[in-house]
Amino acid sequence: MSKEWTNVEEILEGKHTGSEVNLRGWIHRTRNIGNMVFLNLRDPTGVVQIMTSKDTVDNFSEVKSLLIESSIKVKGEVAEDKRAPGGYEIRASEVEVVHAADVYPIQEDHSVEHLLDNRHLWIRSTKMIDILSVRSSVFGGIHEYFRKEGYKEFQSPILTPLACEGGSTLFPVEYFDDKVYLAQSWQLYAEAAIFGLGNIYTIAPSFRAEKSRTPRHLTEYWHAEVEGPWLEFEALLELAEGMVCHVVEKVMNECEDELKRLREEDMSYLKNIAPPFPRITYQEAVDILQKEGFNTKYGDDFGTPEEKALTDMFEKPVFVTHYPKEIKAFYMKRAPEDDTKVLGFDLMVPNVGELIGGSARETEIDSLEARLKEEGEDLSIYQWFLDTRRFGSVPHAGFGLGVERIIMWLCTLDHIRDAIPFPRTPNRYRP
RNA sequence: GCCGUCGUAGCUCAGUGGUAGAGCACUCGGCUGUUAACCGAGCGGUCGCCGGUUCGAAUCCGGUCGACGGCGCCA
Repeated sequence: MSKEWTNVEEILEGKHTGSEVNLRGWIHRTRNIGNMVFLNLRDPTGVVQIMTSKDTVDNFSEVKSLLIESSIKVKGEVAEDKRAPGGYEIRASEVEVVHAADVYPIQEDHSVEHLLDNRHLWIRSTKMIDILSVRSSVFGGIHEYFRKEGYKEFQSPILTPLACEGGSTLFPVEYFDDKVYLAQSWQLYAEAAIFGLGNIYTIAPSFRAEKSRTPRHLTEYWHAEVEGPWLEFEALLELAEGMVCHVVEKVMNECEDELKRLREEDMSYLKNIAPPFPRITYQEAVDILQKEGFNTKYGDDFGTPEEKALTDMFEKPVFVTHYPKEIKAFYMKRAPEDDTKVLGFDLMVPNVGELIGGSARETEIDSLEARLKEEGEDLSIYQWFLDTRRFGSVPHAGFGLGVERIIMWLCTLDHIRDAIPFPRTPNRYRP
């Protein structure tokens, strides 16, 4: 007795023309011509026009009164018709009202603020459906790539006593009579786990309590991280490059239509993404910037204008390596040929800036302790971590990717909050 | 943390010292091929909040709260 349900996509592909189908979904828009009503029906696969008239459906007056976002089931014949948006329409014989919606708060005119206040409804919009479809594909692509490369998935705690990269950027959480923090990285736990598991990765939420007011920061974001024993710096770059290329390929396969809509048909940039990515050193980047007229000095970290200038010069993501150790984290390994620099890299892309940050890890315990003291950290809570340098320490490396940032880059979003369904920023944690 | 912009109808906005406006949404009426349908009517307000100047404040001044945008910090 179960009914066969057709989705909108198949109708727009012409698979059911001339036959009777059953559809279910939400009313995207209505046009009322008196004795005829046109409904645009949305389901997760698309939007199609439904034609109803007082002569063809019994409950015409009920249909006429429906407001947008009402949920309905429709039975009718599929017709090819140039007058219909998309070229096909359903000539309804039955319309069952599942739920007649209240007045919908989102209209044609809307501000950023209103859409964020009504985020739970805005995620029904075509744009958000497209982005969230890409997002699903990106997560799938990351898992797929690391598993294909033999990496195991490893989870670290979200509640942690560790500061990791400066205590002011952590969200404190009451832990009975103590205070712990929401994790801002998986890395330190991962460095302990590689001695047993070998190559590992994760995709997990990370939290930053920085009041960053930019289009590239969230306080809660999804962090894809990887760590491997014996992994050397050059192999680390290749791993990052391979992951980005795999994700691009996967998303182009699974979400071509979504990407075309989001990128306004400009697919040539993404089609060009293949190894190898250009690699420049920090020193070379400074030289390039100075030649471009920036008064960047050796030892300065790059700001937004510098990152934009650099990324716009390349057709692909660009690796910047060998930063001075002063502007990078305590755990990065110094370069063997020049110990004022670290074996660390940033992978930078247009519109976003830093997409991935990674490094070979410092293995010498004295150096780590010294750097932690400089940062004012309490060494006692790091003793377990320092054990990774006491019991069979090995060279190792890893990187971290901001998942929303790769989504922002792929979809050419102008703000990272649209890369996640319910964004958390310094000023906003509702809905 | 710093700098800037904006808070007026459910939504988007106009109104810069003298009785609070428009478009959309919604309700009612009309229309059998609409494409953000159209036409007519109706409904709709503590002008963010507190104080000050003034005969009179949405409008000028001070404060405050909120949102958004830019820089810094980062993934």
